[in-house]
Amino acid sequence: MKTKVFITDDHYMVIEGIRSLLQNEKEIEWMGHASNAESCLAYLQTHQPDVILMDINMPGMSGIDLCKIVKEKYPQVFVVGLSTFNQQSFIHKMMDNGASGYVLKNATQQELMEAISTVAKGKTYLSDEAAFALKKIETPGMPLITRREKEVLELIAEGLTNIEIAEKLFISSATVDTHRKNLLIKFQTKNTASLVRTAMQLQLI
Amino acid sequence: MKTKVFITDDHYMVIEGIRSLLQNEKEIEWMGHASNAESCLAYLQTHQPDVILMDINMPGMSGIDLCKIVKEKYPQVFVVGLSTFNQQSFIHKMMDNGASGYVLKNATQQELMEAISTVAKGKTYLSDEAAFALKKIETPGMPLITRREKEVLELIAEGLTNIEIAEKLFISSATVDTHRKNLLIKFQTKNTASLVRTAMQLQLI
DNA sequence: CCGGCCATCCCTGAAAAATGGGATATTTAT
DNA sequence: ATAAATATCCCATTTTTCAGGGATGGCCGG
Repeated sequence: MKTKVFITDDHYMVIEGIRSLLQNEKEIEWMGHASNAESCLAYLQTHQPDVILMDINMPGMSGIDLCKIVKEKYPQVFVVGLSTFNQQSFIHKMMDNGASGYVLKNATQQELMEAISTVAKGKTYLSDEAAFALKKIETPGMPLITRREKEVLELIAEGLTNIEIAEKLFISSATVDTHRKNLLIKFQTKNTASLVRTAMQLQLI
Repeated sequence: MKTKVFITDDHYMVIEGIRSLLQNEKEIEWMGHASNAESCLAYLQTHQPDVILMDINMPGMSGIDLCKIVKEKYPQVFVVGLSTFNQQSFIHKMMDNGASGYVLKNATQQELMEAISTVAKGKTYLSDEAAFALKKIETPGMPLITRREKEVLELIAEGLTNIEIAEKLFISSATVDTHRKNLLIKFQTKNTASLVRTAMQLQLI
């Protein structure tokens, strides 16, 4: 029984790399790829892979959100998160959203195969680095911000005023103001400048 | 005459992807890879590729610094920068340090081949996205800021107000305000939030 | 020596953000 | 089911920023 594998990643070279790593594996059936969250969801309406390898950082909807949706709609599909070295901070979010495993993009073929076969059995696979990062992070540095707050944060960083943000998100500027206040509190910053700086340092933007 | 290609990237999957993309190309001789700057330099002591595909973001020495060293020691080697979508701000630094080309990691095989063959002839190749980003940055952007302006910029990013900055630098807050205004003009940003974001993206902070 | 750049200082008025309250519906989690 | 979290809205005051001006002395390179 082959394991049906699908991949969602916005980097063509990574897709190609994984395909190359898996193409000679007898236990793997390569189903194809999507380069963004929307394509992935569209694909899932008509196909059912066993395992999805999913990049965390994609333009548009992130892998973290995509993972959540996928697990809600298709709980039988196992998700393996993929990320680069300096995005380890998102590992726990990915796992919270139902991912079954996590490998870094510099994983070897052995690691990748082990991850796929492990999660295909319904178990959890974490690469050594990922497991390490999971332990290390979770410290107080990284504030837990809500989806909405993140949207607001990004628009603030783009230089929009509260009113412009309000128009963009179809909410009142007073609401934007509240989100902004909460962001300042959560990041323990005293104004917009340090808020943006801190958020960027934590790679949240 | 085959083009000898070497790659330096810390992501095994990207290496594998590129290898897969190039393996059937008759004009390409795959020399191997390094996963960090040090290995790359060690390799170059005994081998001479025509083209090095080089990731920008690597643990330890960055591709930007590596590029500089490589071009100083081996000016006949052509370097092609590789990066993801959200690192476009480093393109110009890479080009300043002697890179001959730049492609994003979601490039197609055609783009990659075109890049390699173009730079192997000593010409410059920029992917459309890279060229676009470069124009955007070089023309109005990458502001030349003075020492004092940079000091002020850093303190702004730390969240200090004009008055606090003034006290710290022993100048009047009106002066700080002028520096701030000039920074906004030079960065073509409309407020502090986008100023900080832009400055961080350009790694000026 | 002079012109340009830099750093410094000042003014004003409008716009926006920060601060610190309070309040309610909806979702999510336990 | 109930508590917690989230998203929403409102107000009033103070501080800060934004966007125009203009002005002075110092320093460096042509």
